[in-house]
Amino acid sequence: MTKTAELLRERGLKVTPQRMAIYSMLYSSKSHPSAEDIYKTLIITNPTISLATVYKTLDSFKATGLVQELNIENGRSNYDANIYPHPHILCSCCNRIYDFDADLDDILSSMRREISKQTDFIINHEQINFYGFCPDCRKKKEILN
Amino acid sequence: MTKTAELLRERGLKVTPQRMAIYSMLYSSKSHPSAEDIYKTLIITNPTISLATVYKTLDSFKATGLVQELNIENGRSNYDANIYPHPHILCSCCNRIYDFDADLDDILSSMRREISKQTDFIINHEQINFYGFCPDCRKKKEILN
DNA sequence: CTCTTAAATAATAATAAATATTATTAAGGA
DNA sequence: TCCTTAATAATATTTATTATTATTTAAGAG
Repeated sequence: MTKTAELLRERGLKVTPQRMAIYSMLYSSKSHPSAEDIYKTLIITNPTISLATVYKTLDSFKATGLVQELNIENGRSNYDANIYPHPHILCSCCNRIYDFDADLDDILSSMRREISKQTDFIINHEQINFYGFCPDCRKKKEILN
Repeated sequence: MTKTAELLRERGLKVTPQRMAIYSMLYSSKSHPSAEDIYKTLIITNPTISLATVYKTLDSFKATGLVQELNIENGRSNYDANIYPHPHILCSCCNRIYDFDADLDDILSSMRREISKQTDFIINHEQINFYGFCPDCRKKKEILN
């Protein structure tokens, strides 16, 4: 049994070709695709897959902790098979979303602690998003000037 | 001339009753309302205001830096007349959005610096959102058990 | 291996948030 | 006060997501 199938089974999810395809794509992707992105990619290899299935599958993955839903772009969700909480950076020009390596774990956990103390919230998770212009887009802009 | 009217004029925006009402409401609010929230509140006192106007107005406020658009809840935007970048915390139960007082400016600016160095992005702004359960909702849940 | 059944899927319709269009209205300078 | 241009209200449209339903399929039982 493949690793993906095993993962699904561990969470009590039936193993279907659609779920395998969606999880594999997400797992191997660095681009934090939206449901639409996933659908458009998979429709090529799985011509009968439906967008509703992509949404439902992402919901069940989310519910069982296989993926996290990101709140980076407004009006749509992006998905990440890296469930470890980590910050993102989005280019306001090309809209690409990147991870980065800076280790902010200590900072974030101390922020959590401090905020929790102050607000008396029990914090589940966070979304830390930076927005700016990526090197590529800056270069392009330079050329145009 | 009122302070709000002056603010609008400073940004080159015509002063209209709708804009005055929207800005005043946002400015005096701590709840980070959505466009819909704003519309529902203002329709009571301004019976002819339209939702499209609320959206257009928020866009022009955003474009001129009078308000910031927040990415906290998925599927909708929230607005804040406090344009200074600051983190938020949302209760996953009642969906209320709070500010808090912890001074994270130093942490955030060092994060920016570090991330900018590492990714070569020019960072404009960030959205720092924490999610969890507020004291009120925890208390309610306790009572139910 | 086949049968059974509950769950998953595809197709479609419906909803919600936001944007676009357009005719009308009003702000604010001449 | 009048004129021009931008803002507004009403409406239609688009986009993202969720709901509905009939059909199909995974996978456990026999």
